[in-house]
Formats: sequence, structure tokens, C-alpha cells
Amino acid sequence: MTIYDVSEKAGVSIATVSRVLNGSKNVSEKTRTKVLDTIRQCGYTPNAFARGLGLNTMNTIGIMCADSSDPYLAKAVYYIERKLRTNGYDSLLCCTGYELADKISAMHLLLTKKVDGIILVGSNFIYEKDSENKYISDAAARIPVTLLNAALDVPNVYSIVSDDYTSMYQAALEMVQKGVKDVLYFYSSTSYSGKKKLEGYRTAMEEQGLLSPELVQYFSGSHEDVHAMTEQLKTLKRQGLSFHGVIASDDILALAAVKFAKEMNYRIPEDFSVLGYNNSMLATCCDPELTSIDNKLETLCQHLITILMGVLAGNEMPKKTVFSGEIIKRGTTR
Amino acid sequence: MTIYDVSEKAGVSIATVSRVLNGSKNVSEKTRTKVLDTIRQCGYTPNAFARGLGLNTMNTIGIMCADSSDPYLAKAVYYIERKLRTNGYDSLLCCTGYELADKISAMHLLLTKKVDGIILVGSNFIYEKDSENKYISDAAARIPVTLLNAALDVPNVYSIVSDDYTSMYQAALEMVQKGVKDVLYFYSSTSYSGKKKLEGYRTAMEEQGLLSPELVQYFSGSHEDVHAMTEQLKTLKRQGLSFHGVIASDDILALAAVKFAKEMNYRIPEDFSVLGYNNSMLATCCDPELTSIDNKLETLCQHLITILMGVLAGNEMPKKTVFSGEIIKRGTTR
DNA sequence: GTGAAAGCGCTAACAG
DNA sequence: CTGTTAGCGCTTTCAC
Repeated sequence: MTIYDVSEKAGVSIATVSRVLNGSKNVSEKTRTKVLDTIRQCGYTPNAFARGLGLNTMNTIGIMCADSSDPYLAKAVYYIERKLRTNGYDSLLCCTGYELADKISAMHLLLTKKVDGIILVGSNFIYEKDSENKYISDAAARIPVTLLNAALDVPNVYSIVSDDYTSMYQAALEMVQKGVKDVLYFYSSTSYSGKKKLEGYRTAMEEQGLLSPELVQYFSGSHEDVHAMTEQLKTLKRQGLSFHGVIASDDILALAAVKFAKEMNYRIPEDFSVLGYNNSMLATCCDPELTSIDNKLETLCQHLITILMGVLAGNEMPKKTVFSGEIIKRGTTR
Repeated sequence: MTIYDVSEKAGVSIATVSRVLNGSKNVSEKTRTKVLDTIRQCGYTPNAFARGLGLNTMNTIGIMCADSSDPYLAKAVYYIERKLRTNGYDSLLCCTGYELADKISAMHLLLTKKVDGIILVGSNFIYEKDSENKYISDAAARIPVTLLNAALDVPNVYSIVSDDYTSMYQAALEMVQKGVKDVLYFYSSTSYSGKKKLEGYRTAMEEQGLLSPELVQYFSGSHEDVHAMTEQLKTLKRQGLSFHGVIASDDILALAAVKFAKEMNYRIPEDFSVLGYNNSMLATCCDPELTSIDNKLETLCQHLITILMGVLAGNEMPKKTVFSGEIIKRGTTR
């Protein structure tokens, strides 16, 4: 069933069918209904490939995400996909993993498939060296690229971020002011946003004259391995490091800190404070429940889509948009 | 840059360029390298839309998932996307939500976009009435449809499931045999697999002469609302229902049961046992850690892809594939 | 308001 | 082994 069949049955030309299909103004009401009727009758659907070839777009956006099974990223992908679809775009998903080479080849794939834009979900797509971000600027030379939770100052790249620096700065400051001694920073990501968070902690501690290198601890294991996280804290303790609070770059690391505290028989939050990040489901799964920083993921996603749609419509859009986070107080902090 | 430009620069016909592009055998080594060189030189990439129009496929698979932010489904989507891509297929993701109407329109969309196959992730796509599954059989009349964690006996639909019935049967039996009195079944899904699980519990309890309607409790709130789940258990208790164990259809419900037990000052597992389902990250986040049923998600996904690829290659493939689950013992059961 | 016809860029059958 | 050519199904001028 093609546009030719329809045109024949309706007794009009294919141009007319095409016009009613695309809602053109220049069709008499009479022929419009006639065409619409026969379309309905034979259940005709336009061929998307042919349409794509003609218009040079199939209205799809490429979503790249290192690991969409990470609950935080999964949520982002979910919001983004839904909002894209309500805007008439489909989502081509690519879970790239964390290797640069795989990200590059996924990017190529998406470009090959002629998506109309690309969304990079998560800050791990931005690297230190400019040369390692070349795959992004190269892509942006062809189609708009939007970044969630990361920023890159390159033409045709649009960044939407939460102010992780300030959130962490305030969290650290607050914990210190409540009298928590030796606040340890526990993190697992050195991504763009990971760096901002760490910087926020560092600045706050430095201003208080409390910054100490051994209080900044990197966890290099699997994102899901709570045991290993807890184990690392226990080892630190065993080695004589003293700390009575943990600020984590992630709720799961925070959860590991809570586990650690329990095993040590510390009272939470009296003897030991914990603060997480993302305000994920894990925060309420924990006991006591986690104080956690909410970075307004849905809002970020909403704006990301708005900006991308604007760019695709040819409008001038802000290169960088920053939202504030919010500390959600629960049981693990005073 | 089109195939014409390349053919001109290389001094061959477009057919030859097309041949080297598609790895045809009938090209002399000399012209092949010549063409390949000029392709590299001018950085030519074939136009996917034109290719799609000619071949009537763009090698993409539609993935439908009610809620890809559900950690379990997110993981499935992740596995599936990665495996699809290594098989040369891209993934068009549709997060449909739980409304039938939305599922139907998402299905239409994917069909319109001419995907080569459809994967339904999660058992919530199958309904009681045949009429409500029509959207699936209709789609299957056009392209292969594969079901993860659900089964439907319809031509061109392929089902890959874990044996939830047996897993739950054994779990319930074991708990009873360990002497746990009044084992409550706590569930939140009436999907295909949800029913199987419940049936497993029911049969086991019935065989022991222990089945009682008020021990089967449905939770209708949000999938993430641990509070509400705990609250429901507390209400039951307050109303005089006695139970010393909970078998949950989901790790998060199980986690809520653990919270409940703690608030009641029950000792786990001495006074109170809990068993979850999915063996998700939540199981190790919990304290004590959850005993949970592992339904081998990655294995299921792997086989699903194998079967789909087989079908697309024109091979005869099994209509239904069943895997066994496994109880992973941790701290919440004796 | 409607139709004829020229692409869009590629694949594949056919001829040589 | 290589080239010619006819589609694939739709959009979009350009005439009428």
C-alpha cells in the first residue's frame, strides 16, 4: 500500500494525497475528506524511510548513556524519552559503557543513522583533555548536542547542569557547623559533575581550615558493590583514620557509609553523620533514611528537551543552564 | 557527498561503489582499494534513509518498556540494547507507562517507523482478555515480537520467561518448612509474571493447608514508595493480622517488610523472615541483607536476543523458553 | 485547488 | 568484474 494506491482509489494525484497527509492548506475540504476516507479504508501508513529520504530526517534523537542500568541515569533516560516522544521525536538509545573508544563509535553510529540531535546523559562523556572531547565537537558540527549534568563550551553544544559545586559546598559547611568532626568525602566518579562536587567539599573544608588529603577517599570498585564500599571504609578505620561523618558523591556510597557506621555500632546521627547525593529511591530504603541532595533531575530533563526542541526549531537558545540543588534532610544528619 | 560523487572521483560506476560498500565478492582487489581510498578521503558515509528505502529496513528494533526507570526493567533494557547493538541492530526505545492505550499507540509508532522487530520488556504488556492483547498479535502479524518475562501463544510471538511459579513455590515451601508461621504474600503487580508468582505461593500454602485470604496482600501504591508499603504492613498488624514472614513479589516490597520488622522490634530472621524477588541491588543495600530470588535476567536477555536474531535470519526458533530461578540466601531468612 | 514530474541516495537485476 | 538502469515511496516545485 503506497501513496499511489491511495491516490488511485481516491481519484486524485499523489501530490494531493501528500498534501492532506502533511496538512497542507491548499486542499479543498471536499477532496481532503475523500482522501482521508480512503486512507482510513485501506489502512494506509506512509513509508517512514521514503519520507526520511525526502525530508532528510526521521525525527529521531540519539540518546547516549554510559550505563542505563544505573538507577540515576535510568531515570534520566526515562524522563528524556517520554518528553521527546510528546514532542514528536523518537529515541535511539545507545548504552556506551565508560570507555572513550566505545563512546566514539556509538557517536559515529548515531551520526550514520542521521539522528536530528544527540543527548549525552551523564557527565562521564566529558574528559579532561580537549582532544578527548573532540568526538563531541565533531558531532556538534553536524547536529545539536545537549549535555545533561555536564558542560562543554563548544559551538552547538548545550549544557544543562545542576549546581553540584554549591550543593556540596553547603552540605559540607552545614555538617561542619553542626559540629561533625573529620568529615570524609567518599566518591566514585571523576566526571565533570564529580569534579564539581569534590571541589565544593574541598572549598568548604579549606575555608574552615579542615581540609586534609586522607579525608578525600576515592572508591574505584563497581557501582553496585556495596560490600566493597563498606569494606573500604572499614579498612580506613582500621588503618587509624578517624572520621565521624561521610559526604558521598552518590546515594549508594552513602548507604555503604551507613552500613559501616552500623557495623561500628555508631549511633546515627549522634556519633556519625552521612549525606548522599541524588535523593534516589535508596535514600528512603536506608535505615535511618538518608539525607541526600536532590538535583532536580526531572526539571533538568524538561529544560534539556525544551532547549533541544528550540534549537531544532531554529531558535536561539542558552548555551548553558544551571539549576540549584536542594538538601533533603532525613535521618542521617543532625 | 553521495555515492555518485564517490563513483566519479574513483572513476567507477555507482554500482561498484555500492558493491564495495556492501562487501560484495565481485570486485577486483584493485578497484576495491581504489574506491575505499576515495571514500576515506572524502569521508563519505552512506545515507541511511536511502539505504532503508531500498532495503526496506534500517536494522532497528523497537523496545517497549512500561517504565525504564524501574531498576529491574532498566537493567533489562540495558542488557538488551547492548546485545542488540553487537548484533548490528539499533534500539528505538519507548517508555509506555502502564496504560493499555499508551502501549497501543507506542506500538503503532514503532510499526510506523518500520522497526524490524519488537521487544516487550516486562510482563505488564500481557492482559487477561485476548482482546486486550490484540495489539500484540496485530504487530506480530507484521514483524516478530519477543516477550521478556511474559508469554503469549500467538504466531510470531516468542516468549522468554523465568519459572516464577516454581521459584515462588519453593520459596514458600522452604519458609514454611523452616517453621515460619503465617507467611504473608506481599505483591504489587498483577502482570503475567505477577500471577505466576502468586500462584506458586498459593499452591505451596494450599498443599500445606495454610492458605488464608488475608495473608495475600496487594499493594497498590507507587513502586517507589517504601513508606506506604511499610505503612500498609503496620496497618495490617494493627488490625490484628498475625504474620511472621513476608514473601514479596519484588525486592522493594521485601525491603519495606524489613523496615516494618525493625519498627516492630522483631529480630530478623529469628522472629521474622523476609524474602524478596529479583536479587537486585536493593538486596545488598538492606540490613540484614535480603534473601532474594534471582531470575537470571542477563541470561534471559541473552536468549531473547539470540532468538530474535534467529527469527530475523529466517530460522525456526522456539516459541517459548523457560529458565529456572534460584534462591539467593542472605540474612533475612533462616 | 490540483496534477505532472523531478528528485532524495541507494540497491539489485540485467547486460555485457 | 563492471556499468546501466529501474525502482524504493515520498515531497516539492512548477504549471495549469
